[in-house]
Amino acid sequence: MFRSFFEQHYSLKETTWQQVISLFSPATLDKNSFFIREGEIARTMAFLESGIVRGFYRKDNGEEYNKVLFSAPSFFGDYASLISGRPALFSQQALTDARIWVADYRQFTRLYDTCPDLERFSRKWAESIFVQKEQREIELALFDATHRYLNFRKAYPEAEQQIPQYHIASWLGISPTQLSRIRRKLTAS
Amino acid sequence: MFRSFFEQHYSLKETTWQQVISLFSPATLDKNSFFIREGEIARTMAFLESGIVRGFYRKDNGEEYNKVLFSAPSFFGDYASLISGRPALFSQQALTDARIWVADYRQFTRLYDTCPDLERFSRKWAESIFVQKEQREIELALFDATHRYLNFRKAYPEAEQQIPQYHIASWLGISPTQLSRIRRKLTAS
DNA sequence: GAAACCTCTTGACATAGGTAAAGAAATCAG
DNA sequence: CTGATTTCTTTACCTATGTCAAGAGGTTTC
Repeated sequence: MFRSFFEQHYSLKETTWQQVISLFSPATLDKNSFFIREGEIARTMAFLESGIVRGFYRKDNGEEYNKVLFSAPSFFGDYASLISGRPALFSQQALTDARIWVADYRQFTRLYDTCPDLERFSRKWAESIFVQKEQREIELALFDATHRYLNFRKAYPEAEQQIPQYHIASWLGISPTQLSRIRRKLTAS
Repeated sequence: MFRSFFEQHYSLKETTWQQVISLFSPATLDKNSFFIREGEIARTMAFLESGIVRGFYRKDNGEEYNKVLFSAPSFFGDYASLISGRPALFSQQALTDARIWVADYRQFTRLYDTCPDLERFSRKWAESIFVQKEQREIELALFDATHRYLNFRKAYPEAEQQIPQYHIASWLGISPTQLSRIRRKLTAS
């Protein structure tokens, strides 16, 4: 199962793992269905076993910005809402049919008191998603859209075939028009 | 001292706090001096008691991008390098004379084994800096430069007087020229 | 106080990227 | 298979912002 992925930053004791895994139950997310909608308070964390999920923000004018793409295998969920207990600023939606594992976040955090290794795990986990965010920040700040698109193709080689280009464009922070222009230039050369 | 700031996310036991505080020693950072330089491996974390520190990245062409501004009171240090043990991608430099408190990060993390409350503290801390990063990400993605500048003035009301505009422009992700144009438009209206 | 330096503003010009609209191509539903 | 829908490309035009260079104020230094 997803144990090796789960423990990539820190290995849990067997007894802790058993308790953790018992919190997760399998589920499916049909294409276009939502895992969480903006305004809801996140209660569950999830593991994406197959498929692609986007996290997006809807601007005042109705336009959407794809803040994050999750491509299996990956954890997902609105961490900010889980952590803070405040309503989600983002929605998360499946872009393909997806198989997932879902767990209640409160039940998970309740284990911290009896399983210090799980708290350590979560510290390392939080540290690592912070570092990831920092890397995305650098990308957006320092590279132009062409460069980001090439990076995207390396990072998500399969995703490009599976989701519409306008979602990719949105994640890159550009319009579909501009992505099309970039693609034309790249194939021309 | 900085206890109330330190404990804003989670309160430590008295004995833990005593051990933590004993790791910190006072120091000063003169204007323009570096706390850490790109390429070094970060060993220390710090608390900024007064002054302003920037974290910046130097591009291939020598240009600099101010990734983060720390304005007292604030913790700072290259978390990514501390966490990963890898060389820093960024430098951190005082933009004004600064008073700081410095602690060895390894000594700090060594306390986790005997002080589970400190590990919890650090989990919450890591979670909160993740959420902060997410907010900065939203700002850069969704707001235009004028809007970001206005937010900056709210968030760092004193900083604007103390540091050159080109540092602010860099943090906003625009050129000094463009910031100047934005300022002109704002005063005109 | 003059020279040197630093910072900010301004103007001229170039470019990446936005918007809107139309048509082409691909995909889906019956 | 056919019509409807979705997605992608292209064109035309516009705007925010970049680069470069010049100049105006300030500050610092000797």
